[in-house]
Amino acid sequence: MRLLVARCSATYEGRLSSTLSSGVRLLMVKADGCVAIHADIGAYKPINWMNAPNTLIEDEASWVVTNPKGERLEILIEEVLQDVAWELDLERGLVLDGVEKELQELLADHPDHIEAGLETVQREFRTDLGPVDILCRDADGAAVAVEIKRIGDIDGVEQLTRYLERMQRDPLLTPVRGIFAATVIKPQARVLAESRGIACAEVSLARLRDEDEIHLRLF
Amino acid sequence: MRLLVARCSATYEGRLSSTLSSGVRLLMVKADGCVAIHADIGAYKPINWMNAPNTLIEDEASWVVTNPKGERLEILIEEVLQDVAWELDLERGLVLDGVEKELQELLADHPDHIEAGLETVQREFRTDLGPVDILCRDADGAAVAVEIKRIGDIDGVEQLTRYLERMQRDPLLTPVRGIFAATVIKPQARVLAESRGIACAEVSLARLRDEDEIHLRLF
DNA sequence: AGGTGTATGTCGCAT
DNA sequence: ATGCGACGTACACCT
Repeated sequence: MRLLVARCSATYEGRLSSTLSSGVRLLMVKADGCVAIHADIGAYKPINWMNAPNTLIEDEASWVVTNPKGERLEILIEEVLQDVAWELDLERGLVLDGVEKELQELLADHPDHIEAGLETVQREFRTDLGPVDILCRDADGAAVAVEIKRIGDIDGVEQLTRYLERMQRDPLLTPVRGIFAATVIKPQARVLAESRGIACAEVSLARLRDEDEIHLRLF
Repeated sequence: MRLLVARCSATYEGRLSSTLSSGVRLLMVKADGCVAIHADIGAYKPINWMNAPNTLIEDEASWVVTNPKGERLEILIEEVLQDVAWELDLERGLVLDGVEKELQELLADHPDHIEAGLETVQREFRTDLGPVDILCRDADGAAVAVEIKRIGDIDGVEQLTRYLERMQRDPLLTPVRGIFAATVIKPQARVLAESRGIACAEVSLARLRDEDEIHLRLF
């Protein structure tokens, strides 16, 4: 990784256009060739950047970065304060835990948290338009498609609507109804879901985890 | 901005949990206190990070970053290869051009670029499901909902469809039709829009800018 | 402070 | 490659 601290300005032409006025900034070039211009503010997002794959042509006082999509970042370097390079690890080496996948696993094992009497038939049930998170049967034996989100917003309702539309055509499933399950359901998503006859279930991740632990201890 | 190149490992507990195995990485601390751990790969996104506001407690061999939301990042530092600090600019100094907001402003002022005879009633017209970009009346006085995107793809058509569904229920608006306006409209989006009776309008940002400049000069 | 929509989103996985 | 869905999305803007 190359770390260049320099007074510079820049222009970007690509998905949009931008111009960056002169200032002291950090230019970061990673091993894969991606380039980022950082100010001393703004979370981890750079002011300007070009992701790999790209080509960096370096001149005395200017860098021109182009990529196959036709985007172009030009950096004018006025004064170099530091220019160092280090060999860093190329692996991310990161292990994640507790995202939507976990919620889906917990709810598949404890579908009663979604609705009393519900039983899991299959996770990731395939439709032409993509996988339904959980296919269930309710207390009456009718099919129920469950879409799960950490945060339930409108996109998730649209997704479930598409799946339901598709599943209704399958004589083995129809009539199938939908339940939208999330730890939090946003008001607009609730309005849309209910206008389409889709039920909403807010579930507690903490309660699910507790119950799962108890369950594991018993069996 | 502090730039520390070090062999380190890390754990994060917050919105999820993650563990990062030992490796040589860049630790970046910006003036606002945010912390990022970068590997030599992966666009501009760090492996781990903590955005401001947060608190960094620095020990001999470990950094503990916590924030008011209860998130916690702990970094164990095994070997320091470089530790420098620079005063960078705090301003972004960036001017953007050609984002959706500009397009919306231009089209609201020149709705005839969307369709001849169209007149703007209101920008960001509120519905229960979110704001319609521009509400217009056409040459016959009928309501027209205009959804604007830089790049017109399927999501935008879905969005406009939802708004229209909602607006039809309002006796003051119905019958309302939709127009999907973008600088580029993808083929799939066009097919979907037209199958739903939504018209498509490809507009030229350059032409809009020119016209706007002429307009400003005249008035 | 909380909700909503945009993003040069990025990233991973499937087709 | 391209499409699709998740993301510790971040971020600006509005109530």
